[in-house]
Amino acid sequence: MLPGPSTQAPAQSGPACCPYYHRAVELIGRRWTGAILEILMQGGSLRFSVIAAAVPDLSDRMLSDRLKELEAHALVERTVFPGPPVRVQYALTHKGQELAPTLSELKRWARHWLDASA
Amino acid sequence: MLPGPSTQAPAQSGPACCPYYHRAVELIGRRWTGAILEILMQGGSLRFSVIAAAVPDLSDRMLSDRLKELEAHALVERTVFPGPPVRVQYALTHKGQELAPTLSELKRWARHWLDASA
DNA sequence: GAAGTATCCTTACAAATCGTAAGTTATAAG
DNA sequence: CTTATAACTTACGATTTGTAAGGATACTTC
Repeated sequence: MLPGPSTQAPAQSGPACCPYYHRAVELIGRRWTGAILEILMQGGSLRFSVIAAAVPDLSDRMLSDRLKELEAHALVERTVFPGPPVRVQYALTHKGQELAPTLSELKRWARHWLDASA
Repeated sequence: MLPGPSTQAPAQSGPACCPYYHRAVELIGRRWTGAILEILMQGGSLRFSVIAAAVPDLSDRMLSDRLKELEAHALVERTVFPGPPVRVQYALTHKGQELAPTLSELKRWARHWLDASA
């Protein structure tokens, strides 16, 4: 018998993927979404242009798309102040704020492990 | 004076985005990567086909790409057992395992807030 | 000894997503 | 009447992803 893993088919029902977790990671993992959430965690209620300025290389189009998604999933609340120029503020809902520990943990990991590496 | 946010340009230097965190969320937020990491957190050392079976709708091509990325970033270690059929095992490195608290927090959030919603 | 099987990838091409740059709206100031 | 502003849209090319098929290899079955 050679060393190494079994050559048999894996026992029926190995590890499985939690569907709630999977939906979550695909939602907040979309491009730019993580950064936008981080910014909103810091200031209470921020204007479109403030968020755009806080995230380098984030275009208007992407910011607009991502905020729409976050609003659709009830992570962010949108308030319009009529203008013109119209001003719009975005703030995290309770649901959104509850992501703080996750973001915090990830930030800790990132600072430790991504510090001097590519 | 009308109610609402300032009409002035935002004070210079509002909130800012942590570059380490940003790199981290864009890395583990790539499509399927979060799910693959979750599976690897469960079993110690898993074969390609076992991971593929654990994540619904994940194709060979994507799994191959993502594992290559994770290996390049030193989150995952790859071991080949010559065949044929050749067998390959993937396991988290220490750096990868240190993501456990983050994933755990996110999973908690997901189960609480994504339970009965779309 | 020809054919089938198992495993881990590749390749090719269509579809979806993203990046970049320019355009839109509406009013008040000058 | 022209300009300025904030928050979006739109258009289009570039990148990423989904889908399906193919490939390499040697052991096992017929």
